[in-house]
Amino acid sequence: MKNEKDTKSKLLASAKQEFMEKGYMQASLRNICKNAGVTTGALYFFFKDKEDLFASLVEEPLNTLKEIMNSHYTEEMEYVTAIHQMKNDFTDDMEAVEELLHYIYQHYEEFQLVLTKSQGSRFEKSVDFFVAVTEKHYRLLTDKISEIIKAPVLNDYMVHWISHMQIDIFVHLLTHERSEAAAREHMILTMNYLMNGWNGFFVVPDNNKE
Amino acid sequence: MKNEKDTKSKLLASAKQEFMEKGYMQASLRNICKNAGVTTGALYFFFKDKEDLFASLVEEPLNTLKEIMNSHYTEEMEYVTAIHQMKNDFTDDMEAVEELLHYIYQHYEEFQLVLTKSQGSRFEKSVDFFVAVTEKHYRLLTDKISEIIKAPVLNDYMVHWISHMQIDIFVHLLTHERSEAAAREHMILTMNYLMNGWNGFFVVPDNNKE
Amino acid sequence: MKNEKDTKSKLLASAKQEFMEKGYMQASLRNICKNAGVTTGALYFFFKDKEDLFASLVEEPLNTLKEIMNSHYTEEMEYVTAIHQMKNDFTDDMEAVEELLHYIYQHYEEFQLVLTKSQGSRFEKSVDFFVAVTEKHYRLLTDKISEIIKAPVLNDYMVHWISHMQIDIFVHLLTHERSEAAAREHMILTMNYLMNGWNGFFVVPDNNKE
Amino acid sequence: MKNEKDTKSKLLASAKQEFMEKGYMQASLRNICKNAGVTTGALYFFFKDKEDLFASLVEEPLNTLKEIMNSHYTEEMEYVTAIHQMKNDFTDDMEAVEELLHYIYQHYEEFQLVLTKSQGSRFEKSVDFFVAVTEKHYRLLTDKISEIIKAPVLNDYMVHWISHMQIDIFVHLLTHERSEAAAREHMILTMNYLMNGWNGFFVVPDNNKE
DNA sequence: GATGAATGAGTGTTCATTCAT
DNA sequence: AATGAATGAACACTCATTCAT
Repeated sequence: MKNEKDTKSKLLASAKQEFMEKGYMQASLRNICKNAGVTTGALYFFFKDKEDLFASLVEEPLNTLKEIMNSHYTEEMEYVTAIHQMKNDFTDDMEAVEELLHYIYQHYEEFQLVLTKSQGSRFEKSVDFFVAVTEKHYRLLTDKISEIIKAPVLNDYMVHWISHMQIDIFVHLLTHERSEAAAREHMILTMNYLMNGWNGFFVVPDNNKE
Repeated sequence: MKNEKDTKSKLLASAKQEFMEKGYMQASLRNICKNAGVTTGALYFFFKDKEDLFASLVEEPLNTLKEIMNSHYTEEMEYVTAIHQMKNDFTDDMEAVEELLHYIYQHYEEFQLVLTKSQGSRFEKSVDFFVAVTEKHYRLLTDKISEIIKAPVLNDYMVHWISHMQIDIFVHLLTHERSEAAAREHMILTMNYLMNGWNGFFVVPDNNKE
Repeated sequence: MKNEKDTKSKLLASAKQEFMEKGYMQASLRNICKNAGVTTGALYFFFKDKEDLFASLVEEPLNTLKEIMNSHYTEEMEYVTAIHQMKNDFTDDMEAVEELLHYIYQHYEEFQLVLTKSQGSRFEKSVDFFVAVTEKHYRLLTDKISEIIKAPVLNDYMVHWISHMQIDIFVHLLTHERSEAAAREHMILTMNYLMNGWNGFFVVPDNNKE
Repeated sequence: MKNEKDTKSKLLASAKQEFMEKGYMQASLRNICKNAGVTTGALYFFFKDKEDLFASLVEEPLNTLKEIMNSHYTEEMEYVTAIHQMKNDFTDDMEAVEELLHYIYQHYEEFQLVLTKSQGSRFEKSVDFFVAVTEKHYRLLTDKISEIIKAPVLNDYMVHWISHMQIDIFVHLLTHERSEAAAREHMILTMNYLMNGWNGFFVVPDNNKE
């Protein structure tokens, strides 16, 4: 009974290391088993195939993150719709972002796997998924705002790109900064930077011509 | 004689397609040859090995791009150093960026290969290379500007991230927009967006409080 | 369970045959597997690579032979040093040589492999190794004898050549005489022959001028 | 016309080097051509195939050596038959051997090729051939001598081994001593050594007890 | 005389996966 | 629950050789 968990978790640990080092495609099941001190057959007792092994590492945190993100976006849309007014207090936003960041950093390696080492598996489009979700949100949001301020909307590409950038910030931190505290500070600065860009699109048109 | 160019270019075309579809690592030389209607030996008459085949597709445009970028950065630094004043006319910048964009779009597929399909080859760090060059440039530039306006500099992470963003814009266009004309318009908007962020860091402190 | 030994020993038998026929370099693993009635993958379950397969056949007997030889030489040197006198009874020598011969003939094919079919593997210098060990021994021995009989020593080339010849006798038997009994008789004659040559060098100087 | 010879001799020189370094089997025609600065097609204009290329290097000296050896053996047999008496003057022998040695050293590399690097070609049995010729000679010679001195003959193995030894002396020199002068001195010593052994078999029974 | 192009079978090796025990 | 054995297709790459030009 203790062996059972042992073998499975030894395999998961070994797999995590191997996937981290070589990425999904280049990872060798042979190697994973060898480093776990276990035979190939054992692996196939616990996992259906290579992809299932990878999924066992990343699927749960990934789904949780999706939910966190969804609920955050839902909330924001409700807020904007309710007050029918543009936000100028971003405190809530920052809180939401920090919650995301915190969750990601609690599963640091898993998210690195899913976001940067999953090429070849069914998770290879995960970043695209998050971008797509974010894009849908921003599409709604900007339309709402445009309606409110009676100014032209961002075009589709810009909405997409801004969403991409938003997600990319997380990916970039994940690959460049191991400390959560440091990551949060970087995040604040980049968000600030992007806020300036964002605001520029809605209110600052005159700004340039000064 | 007519076969000469034929076979080699058939191989290059077939290789381009295969690398595009599967990426460097997963591409099969067998497959490339089969699709080119040629035996494996023929490939090895024209190319030293798999990497040489890939390099034959991307190396030249890549090097040219490096040169274009370098000369652009050199010019900009000379300008800023000379006038000892912050630029507020970005016309030259836009021209330079458009030159880059134009070159990239003339070798659309090659740059997609080198920037997004080169994992496993010696070109896998090409994006990082461009980011590093840009980062070095921005480091110098922001130091210069800080000195001029007597305001604090951007920290290292921000300089790195902005550089990353700058390069990522090109990579993103390359993977999302086939038309050069459309890409140019997207580019202008994104640059504008980032410019707002950038300016916010140097002069906007007062701006925000208006 | 019964298959376990079967496949591995079928592979070893098939490998022995193939290496015997074609030598290490020219031997084909595909062929070895085919003749063993097994797939290539099976071979790589039991052996790391081609060299490991070859080593599995020859390494152990080779090392044992090295030890036998070393202990024989050590003994002989101790004897000569102790009695400070030239041997004129070669009974012990013959016994030692016969022990060697016996061991070699118990692993007849393995030694043929290592001594005459190992070109291209890490065992290709095995003959040289035995010659070198023998040479070192004879160098010491002749120096000792020269000191005792106060006559000039053999020069380096002769010591090397005699050592080479000594080893070559075994190699020659191995490739020309399958029966151990016959080999022993040949060995006695050749040793006798060489003894005459050897003695000629130490005591017979006057002999020639008669 | 000068190019003609040029190309062919460049190829031969390059081939000699390659065969020397890697042996017949492992030598690469590709490589030979590349080092000669010539294409593969050119090689096949001058030489039928790999073996023909090798033969072009070694066949002539090899045949000449066979003739020299034959005529030497024929002479010796005629002498022994004529005088019906055992030789005790080996001056002629030494002269013959030195002639052989001289010829070999004038074609040093070619004989190294044929005697030690020809495995895989039709010349791989050249050493065996020389041994066989020598063996046949010694068989006749010892029979003759036995008849004269009325003592028992050497057995077949010994005749073979002595012949092998005789030839091996040349092969050994060829691989261990580049200078002809030095080789000759070594040769004299080794011949002396073997002579003692040889004489021991016919007349020395008494000799030892003097 | 010699080139440049091409063949096609061959090499050792690795892979994810399966399955009887 | 896990092992040890085995599969068979795939991999990048090398080879001696051929031949139209």
